[in-house]
Amino acid sequence: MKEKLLKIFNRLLDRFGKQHWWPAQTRDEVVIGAVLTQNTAWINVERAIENLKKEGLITLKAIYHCDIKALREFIKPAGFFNQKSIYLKNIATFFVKNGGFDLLDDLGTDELRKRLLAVKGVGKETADSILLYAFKRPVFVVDAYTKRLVARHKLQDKLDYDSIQMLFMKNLPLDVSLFNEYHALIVKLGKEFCKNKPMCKGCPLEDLL
DNA sequence: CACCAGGAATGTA
DNA sequence: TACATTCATGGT
Repeated sequence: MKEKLLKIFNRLLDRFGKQHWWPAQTRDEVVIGAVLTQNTAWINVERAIENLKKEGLITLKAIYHCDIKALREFIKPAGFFNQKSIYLKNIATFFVKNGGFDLLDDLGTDELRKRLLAVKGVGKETADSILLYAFKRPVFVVDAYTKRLVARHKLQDKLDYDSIQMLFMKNLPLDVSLFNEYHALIVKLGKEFCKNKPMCKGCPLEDLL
């Protein structure tokens, strides 16, 4: 399995090249984007982030202090704005009350993940995205595309989040750069080839089925 | 027009 | 524990 996962990774990297994730300029922006992109096309998240930047609300501290009603309007393009405005307030409050990255950086990955998951609006994928892309911790992010990949290629039967995450983390070196690129490439693959039913025609993994 | 996108919370059995 | 429902804009 180790060889298989590496083969898939190399195949994707060879075809698509480095993805340079996370597409954000600051750590705060990674956290904000992680919440905004929940079940939402990234193009719409970009519009919301653009609005926040224009309003000077692209930092967690600023979001913590801003009017939630105004925040709700700015993030509308990203959808689910009623919930996400609350979620952003929650995660912003979490960072402010915990001393921001300066103090959180000293926590162990397990403890940090546990605390992130305690924030209402932060589920496993969002927490792991923040851990990997904002905290640079070796955590594998599992998303809808990853589940499709595992299912389609029959890498294993169980398709729940924890099982799939373990599949990758127990069969690959715990390397931040590797996990960063692997997840980004899987998303790239999904966007390019697995949108509809007519599975992968020209897909770089076509011969591995 | 239907369907989906880089999910999570809540309710039900 | 395991599903079903709800949330919402914008592209295809």
